[in-house]
Amino acid sequence: MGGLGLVPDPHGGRRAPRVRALRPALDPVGAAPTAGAAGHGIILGTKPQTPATGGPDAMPDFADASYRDAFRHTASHILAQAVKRLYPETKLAIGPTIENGFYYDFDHDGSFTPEDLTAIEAEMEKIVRDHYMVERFELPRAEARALMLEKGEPYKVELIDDLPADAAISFYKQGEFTDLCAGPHIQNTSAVRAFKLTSTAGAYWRGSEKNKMLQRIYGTAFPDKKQLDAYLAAVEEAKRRDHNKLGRELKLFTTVDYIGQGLPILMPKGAKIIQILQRFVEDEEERRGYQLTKTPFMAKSDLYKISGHWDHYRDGMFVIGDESKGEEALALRPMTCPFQFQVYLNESRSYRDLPMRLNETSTLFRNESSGEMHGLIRVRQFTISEAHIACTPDQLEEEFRGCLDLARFMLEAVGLDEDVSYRFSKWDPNNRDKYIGDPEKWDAAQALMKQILDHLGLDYVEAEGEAAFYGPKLDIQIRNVHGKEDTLITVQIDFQLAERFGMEYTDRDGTKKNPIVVHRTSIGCYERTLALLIEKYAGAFPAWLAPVQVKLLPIAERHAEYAEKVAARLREQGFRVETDAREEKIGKKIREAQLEKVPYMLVMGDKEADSATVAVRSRREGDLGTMPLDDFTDKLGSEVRMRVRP
RNA sequence: GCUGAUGUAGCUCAGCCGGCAGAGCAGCUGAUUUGUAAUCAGCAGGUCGUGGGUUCGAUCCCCACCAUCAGCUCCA
Repeated sequence: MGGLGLVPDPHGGRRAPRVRALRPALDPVGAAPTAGAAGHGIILGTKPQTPATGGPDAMPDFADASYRDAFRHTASHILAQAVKRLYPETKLAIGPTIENGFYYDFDHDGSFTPEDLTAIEAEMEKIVRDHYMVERFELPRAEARALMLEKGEPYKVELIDDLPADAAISFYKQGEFTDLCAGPHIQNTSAVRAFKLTSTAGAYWRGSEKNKMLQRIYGTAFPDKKQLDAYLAAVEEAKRRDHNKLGRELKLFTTVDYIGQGLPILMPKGAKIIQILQRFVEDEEERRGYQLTKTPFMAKSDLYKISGHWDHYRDGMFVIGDESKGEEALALRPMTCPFQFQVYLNESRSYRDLPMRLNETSTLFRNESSGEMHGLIRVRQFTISEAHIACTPDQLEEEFRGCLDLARFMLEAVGLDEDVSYRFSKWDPNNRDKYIGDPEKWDAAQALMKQILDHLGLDYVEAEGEAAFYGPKLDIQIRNVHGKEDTLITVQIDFQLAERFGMEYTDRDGTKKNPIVVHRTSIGCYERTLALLIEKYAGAFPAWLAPVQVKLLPIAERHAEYAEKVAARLREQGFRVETDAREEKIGKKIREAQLEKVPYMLVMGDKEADSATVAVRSRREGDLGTMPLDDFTDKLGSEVRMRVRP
């Protein structure tokens, strides 16, 4: 089932990085119109290059990412053109191509209703039918500005004013509609035969919450209806795999309005999976030289003042007590580091103690803003296997490598090793308030991290402004069913907190030094990992993770006793078993066990009871025939040991 | 926090222009004792998210709040 857990892109295109609002609209692509281009296969306004498809008359290849992007970029202009026709007072912002579609941001009074979208789609149909040629032209800055002022487009004027001095200022015109745009576009609106406006949303102008919120319309477009329908069907399929839906259906978790947002209840089956994962993680960490700690869930503000959380993370914390009223303030912990450092500080350390690897399965509390919560992916309380490694500079690379190796081992074990991407998260030097420490320390830590990443040969993207407040991170991200990426694992290098907490070691030469601290997680943000696993396996977990591994299905009431015996035998051997002893027909019991996604069903009637055997049914493969119970337990046992994927 | 949508039985969903709340599945009871994806019948189940307001009368209209979803911003 390739592309596990994704919205399949029907054209197998390389995925773009997660959308950043400002990205494509104004990348000046220093462009000249493709000379003599004819037909809508040609991309208009790209850097001179060999035609993607071999010649002006060749059919364009929608699988080609540059053509597809130009195609959808033109679709976004068709959208904007339709909106301007229907709502002339609307101001245009930006309208880039994104993965699987496009959007356009408008400054529009009120919002776009579903009826509005239908009307806009109808208008777009007309624009497509009218076969407008798309023309590109450039203007000097002053004229470009004048044109946009004349058209009453303040956002476009602002964009022009922010363009670098040497940028070509290009426009694209189709019919009566002209838009400031870097392109590229296809040459005729008629190619956009199949499209759909998929949703509306608010989005801040230029991605800053200080700015006005604009109305965004999302859509997607394809050369023909068949491809559009295939895409929409894939989106529907992804919804069926959504952990938030499946996880509730399978009774893994639930939420309760009057408990609050981001505070899921893990039901017995969900809790069981998390327990299995947690034991697996802790055992592996112990094998790799980590020592387990258990530290408090809250602390006085004093601790967070030392760590920097009080000044740089307070909005993210649940604080009890108000210092401004002279009360003692306590805060629930949003991270484990300042607590675990106390273990290091408990006695004086020497270089011989390093590296010191401390792990803890800790429950953390973060006061996420109210619009952020989502199923098990974004919650306010979660449990994570964190570790902090204190080491010397020469040990750092080795330790970092060890963290990455552990992360990969675990991802491979649970089956999340595909769909992984690496992000090197750096600080934003223009936003000093967010971070502790001076630029020299940041530069040093980031340079070192980059060097290590490059030594490891990782294929990563860099992200400015994504660092933790105390240091840069390597974020290991996993795509969910909807194609969105979430950080599951992070490895961070910290040059700062050891000094703040006075953590030292005596080196060989007798001098005191601060250790470097590596902060790392594993797959052990258990709620999020569970969410991703639900989506990965569509709820049908591998046997080693399945909350119920075997369902016993006695044919009739008289077989219940035999079923109980078999259940007891299986439980003795550590298997997770349920028995369906209802007075129902076997077909119904099987159907329900299948829907519960239990890996194995054991059907037992007179034949099996008489011969001490079981009729094995695999959820995936159906009836496997009758066999002695031991044969089945051998099979299941090895599947569990080997962590076989379904 | 911001924009928008949504909230009816445990679940999935009907419920017109304001006039006593409906189905299927699940549950319970009875019958059936069943051989690889749904046996039949009956019963029970709802302060229509919560709190205000308008109205003779509110699931329906208005306001606030809570929660969920799609995004934005933020983030494991």
